[in-house]
Amino acid sequence: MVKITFPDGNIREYESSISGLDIAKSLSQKLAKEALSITVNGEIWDLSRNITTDSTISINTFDEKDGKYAYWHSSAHLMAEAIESLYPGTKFGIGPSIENGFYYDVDFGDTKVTDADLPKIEQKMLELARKNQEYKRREVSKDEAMAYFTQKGDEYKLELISELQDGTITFYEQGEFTDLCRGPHLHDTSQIKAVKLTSLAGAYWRGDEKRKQLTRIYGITFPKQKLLDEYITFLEEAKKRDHRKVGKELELFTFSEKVGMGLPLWLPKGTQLRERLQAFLQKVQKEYGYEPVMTPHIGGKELYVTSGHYAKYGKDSFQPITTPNPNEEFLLKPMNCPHHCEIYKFKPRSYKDLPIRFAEFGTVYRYEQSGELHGLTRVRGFTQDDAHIFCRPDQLLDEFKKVIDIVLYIFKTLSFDNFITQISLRDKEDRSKYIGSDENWEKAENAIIQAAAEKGLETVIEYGEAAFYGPKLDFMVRDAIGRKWQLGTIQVDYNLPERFELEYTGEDGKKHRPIMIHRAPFGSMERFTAVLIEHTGGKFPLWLTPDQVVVLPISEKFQDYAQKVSQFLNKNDVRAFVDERNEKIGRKIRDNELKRIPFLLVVGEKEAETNQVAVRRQGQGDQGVMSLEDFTIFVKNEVEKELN
RNA sequence: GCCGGUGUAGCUCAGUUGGCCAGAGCAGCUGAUUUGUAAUCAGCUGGUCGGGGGUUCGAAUCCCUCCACCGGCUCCA
Repeated sequence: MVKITFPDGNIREYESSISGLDIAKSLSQKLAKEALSITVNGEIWDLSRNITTDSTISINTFDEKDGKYAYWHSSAHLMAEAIESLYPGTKFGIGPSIENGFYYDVDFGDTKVTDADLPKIEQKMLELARKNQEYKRREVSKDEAMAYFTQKGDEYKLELISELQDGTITFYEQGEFTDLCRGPHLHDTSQIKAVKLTSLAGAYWRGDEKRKQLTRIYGITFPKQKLLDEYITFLEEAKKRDHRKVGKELELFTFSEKVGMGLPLWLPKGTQLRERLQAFLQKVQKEYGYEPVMTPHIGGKELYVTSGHYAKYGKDSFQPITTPNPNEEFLLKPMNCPHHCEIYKFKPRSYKDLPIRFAEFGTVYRYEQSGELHGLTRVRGFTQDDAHIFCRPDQLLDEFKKVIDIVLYIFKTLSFDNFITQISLRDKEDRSKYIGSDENWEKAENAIIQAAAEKGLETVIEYGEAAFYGPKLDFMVRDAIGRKWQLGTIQVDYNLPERFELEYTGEDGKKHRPIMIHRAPFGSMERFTAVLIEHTGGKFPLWLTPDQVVVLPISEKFQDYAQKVSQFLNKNDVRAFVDERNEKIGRKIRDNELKRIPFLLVVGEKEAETNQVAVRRQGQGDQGVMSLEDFTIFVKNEVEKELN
């Protein structure tokens, strides 16, 4: 007998060696039909695999992450089977389940495959799925595994097998297709009802740009057509929030081929938005004891040789600027920190002066690879809301925690509640990518881990994501279609102070080395604005939006009153303007609603006579009539509430 | 940088297999209308069909090449 503990704590006994599917059947027919995988003691298993020891289990349907995992993984195999039958001789790399669907990296050899071929593969997948083929798990020896793929001529699978331990290798087979795979998989293909292959792209084998590029096909499948339709609708809705589209509609920013790719041009409305964001942060920083500084857009090459940036990024950057003097070279500033180090060195510093916090909205230029550019989220010229804190070792933890407070405050004010907090540490295997001593890295990494823990942050640790001079705490936010972007970042750095020979005189009269914290709560104004646009769909908070109120006169007769209303509002620090066009009121409402102006004031004869305004709130329709004074106070209160 | 796709007016898009001076809606301009809660009507302007080269009697359409953009990969101080 085996004791099975269910998620609700119930325990049932079964005859020994019972499969997940049988357990599901014992609970309900419906569950058995919908079950996709089973989690056994924290490990995801096939439903058909027998459980032989007492276990805690949960049965996963498509509603559970672990269910989707098996479902999409099996779908990847189904796609591979379809591809193999349509394109015999295709070699397969890896084909995992991902957050939304799955992909498979394949080598089609000399056959050229484009997205026009995807529907054909979809059809084949559905055809194969209808055969209700079972996914059969089989343990194989390493020799057997090697022999199979040698005969098949699939060098990718052979490479993967060569790295596995004998005795841990499993094959999965469904229909005509056999794959090296850890599993788990569905019981059979019958649950795969709706298929959409979404895109096709090149992907380097094992993520190594020096190796062969395979063809990656992305897809997603669902147990019901309706779910696929919903997913497609969701994607279409997400596209409407794309910051590149909204940025154009609301006239926030643009690009010009003549100016150069990845070099954004901020239009008047976008500039207003950005300046307001900057003013907001400046106010916060002032409260936290930051001092503004300014530095030029270029700096002598030696500055970056000293910092190590030149050695690390020099060849992939905008090339040095030369002058008539043959020995003189400048770099377009890729970072603000070296400049700030030089400001620190302006005069001798005492331990009493620390911490020193230099803040600058510093514009930097980086030669990002052309294929990497993306709207405002990845550009070649951008402005960091940068600051460098120079502090003593005993101040480090406290200073770091204060920066976390700033980031959290900003995210809260802008309603970014779905962010990921990531601790980015050194690569465990390859330390050659980093500068500085192990001892200092250790200290820096521990400081971040401790500060994050003391602040109660739920963090994920990523190895190999650190900057070359120090570890980071990164705040990541998703965009409209789920891509993750790093916004806020806080970094601990023992290395640049050393390279720039920064010092302060301690209580003991001796020279000591300060520690630097690099930090940018927004990250960059460009990327932050982009993510803000996608989160709000262009409906910015009232305090931030470029135009807060538009006054709509019913006809030209009431232009004068409309102007009076607008002037009154502006005098009282409410940003308003008049829609002076000779259009009907319906038209004016429609156009200004689409421009996401928070308040629309309709004014005609009645309002003009009584000094009132008919208020309409964006997306919420008519709100009734108010006196102009009351409305002004109301708007100001709303702004106050947002910024509390 | 690599793989795949796309590129027609300020914007959104027609223009199938090469064939009369390249079209529509919106925007813009002019005029009429003077409007009460999501598009008033009419007229006009606007395009070297991404750039360059080629094939052809003839190219937006076919070929080559470059550029930009889109989706990935790689990268991200």
